[in-house]
Amino acid sequence: MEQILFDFLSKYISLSEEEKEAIIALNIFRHVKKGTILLKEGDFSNEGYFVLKGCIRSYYLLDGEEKTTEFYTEMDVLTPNCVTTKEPSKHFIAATEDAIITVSNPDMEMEIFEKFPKFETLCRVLSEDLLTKQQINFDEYRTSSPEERYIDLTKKRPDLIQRVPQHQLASYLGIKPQSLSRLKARIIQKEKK
Amino acid sequence: MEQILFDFLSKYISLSEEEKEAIIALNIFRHVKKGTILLKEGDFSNEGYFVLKGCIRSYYLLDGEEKTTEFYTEMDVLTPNCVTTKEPSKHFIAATEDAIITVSNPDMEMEIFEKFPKFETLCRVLSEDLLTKQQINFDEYRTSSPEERYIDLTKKRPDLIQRVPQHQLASYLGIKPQSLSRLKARIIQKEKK
DNA sequence: CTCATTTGTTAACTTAAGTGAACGTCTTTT
DNA sequence: AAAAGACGTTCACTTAAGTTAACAAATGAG
Repeated sequence: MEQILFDFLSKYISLSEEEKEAIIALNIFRHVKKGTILLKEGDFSNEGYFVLKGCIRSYYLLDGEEKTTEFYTEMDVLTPNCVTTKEPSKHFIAATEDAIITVSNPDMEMEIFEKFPKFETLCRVLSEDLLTKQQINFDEYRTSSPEERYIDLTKKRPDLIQRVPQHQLASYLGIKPQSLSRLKARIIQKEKK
Repeated sequence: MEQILFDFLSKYISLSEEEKEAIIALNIFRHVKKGTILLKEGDFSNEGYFVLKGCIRSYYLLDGEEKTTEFYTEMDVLTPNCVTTKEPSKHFIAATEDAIITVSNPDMEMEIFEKFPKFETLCRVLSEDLLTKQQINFDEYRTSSPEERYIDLTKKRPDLIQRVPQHQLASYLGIKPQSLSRLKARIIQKEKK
């Protein structure tokens, strides 16, 4: 289980045995059941997550409707906005599947940064990387239609379309479930021609 | 001029005179004329920018159409995606107004990080902050209509609506210039009632 | 100063997403 | 096993953005 985390970290820095043990000593691994809510609107939290297995979803509740903004799956990092803003959370985070995750917080980071300064470099680089990925994602969202976004998703994250309920997928694409059904029918029609 | 930069940095860390001088010694300040293109599609670049004065725009060219994704104004930081991805740029960056900016690159960062390690902490925190802001921005974009986004903009960045050409603003809101005109007319109608 | 270009607006028509309802399927509850 | 609820799809109708075109105003170049 730890190996998944170390594989991920090795993309950024190489770790000594001592460092790996320091990470394991933090005791950050958790199993969460499908449906578990990790963060509610209004909560103060300083927990960050890393998904080893399963799927975690972030969503807003607006006028009684869920608006899904992201699905986090294997090897994804998730720091809820409220951790950085230090304000009550505006969104929810919940497991859409049974999952294995790590849970960390800024205090633990501080502790590790002091012992092993290169972890701060890791976090800086990781954060810059995430910012760029997020930027590219946003740009793609802006410059494409729901239909294009759906087709894109079938290419980039085909697993998501299978493992996630369609109404959550629709709201992730920025449309209603009915529109997603229609859009899929339209694509099939086009393929037939 | 330097003072604007130091005011910005002081939100994150306090700087000694020595550190301030080290920054000034880097000679990073640049004046750019309206219309100057700082980055073209296909370019490799490792320059990051900080806007002291004026307005810088990031856009894509798709089917001969400009799709504006962001306006960077006073106190905004901009690291083009290609700096992180190390791939040719997919977008353009240009000055929509005469501007004063700083220009930096990863080598300069490295140099500063080695002399003053707390700059790396600054960059980590700044990057985490930017990621969260970007996240919130994206979430707001996803969960609102063009009309809501326009009204939001009048509240959060009223200057933009004045200082930026309407067709660039339209594409920033994800619509065509004609739709922006119509939308504005619609809002005025609603206000009359 | 004048002509050409860019920019912003308005209008008529097209296209695609939103809405509300109906229906079948599947899951959960009792 | 039966009832209730959640889910996904289809349909008819509404709404808002896209498209094409026309035109006026502002900007720029010669």
